[in-house]
Amino acid sequence: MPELPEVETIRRQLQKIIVGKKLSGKEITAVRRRAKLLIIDFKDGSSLVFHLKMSGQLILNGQPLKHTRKIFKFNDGSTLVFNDMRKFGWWKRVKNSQILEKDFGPEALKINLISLKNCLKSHPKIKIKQFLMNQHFIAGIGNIYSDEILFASKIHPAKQVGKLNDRQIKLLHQNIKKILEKAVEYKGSSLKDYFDASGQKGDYVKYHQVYQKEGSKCSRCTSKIKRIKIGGRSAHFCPNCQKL
DNA sequence: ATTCGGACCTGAAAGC
DNA sequence: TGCTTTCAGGTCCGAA
Repeated sequence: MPELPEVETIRRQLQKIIVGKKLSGKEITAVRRRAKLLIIDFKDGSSLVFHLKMSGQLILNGQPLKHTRKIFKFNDGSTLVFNDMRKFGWWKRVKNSQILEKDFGPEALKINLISLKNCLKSHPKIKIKQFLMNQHFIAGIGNIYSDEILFASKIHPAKQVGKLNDRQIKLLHQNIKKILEKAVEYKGSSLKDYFDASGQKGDYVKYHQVYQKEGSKCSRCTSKIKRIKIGGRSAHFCPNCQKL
């Protein structure tokens, strides 16, 4: 479920509340995010790492529900409740969170134009949507935001990376930042299962231009939004604004 | 090397 | 009204 904006929203909320508390005797020093991972750091250098996958939730002092998988208890009696209907999500303790670095490319909000260009150049055949969703190339983008970023950039999701021109790459780079930052500002997108750490929904859905809007009118022209399959995932786009 | 489908799970919504 | 199919914010694995 959650992509960068949703995990980042949870991170910011947890950071404010749980730093300084203790979990199984160990003091929490920071709450970080890497790609779609949420990482709770302890004073002894170890970390507790979460991946929420499709339906995971982390809710502060949440009520235990049918799909609650784990309740973490802090020393002051407050709790962090992990719910996950589909059971894809996971958590684990690691001695050193550095080991996670090998799995991910640059953070989507931090990548610079040059390294984006170089990375695109080294995978010319892949379709741009799949490129954006590949965490090894660029970290944090999933199915919602890849569609929204490509719509904003007027690039067809099935466009081969090697066929993008400099102007398109520059636009893409700008829109990755722009869309993700705005989505963080609105606390992410709640479609079904996503709630933030305070149990609230994210408001960014109302700014979606294409994601899950098949059949509705494009906001820039008169065409209807189409949905196709790319790499097993739904891709939503405007066939008029985003041509191959 | 890439690409594809399927696997992991549960449940809601749509289709017939 | 039911029964069946499709779909879902992710990622991993093995077979073409």
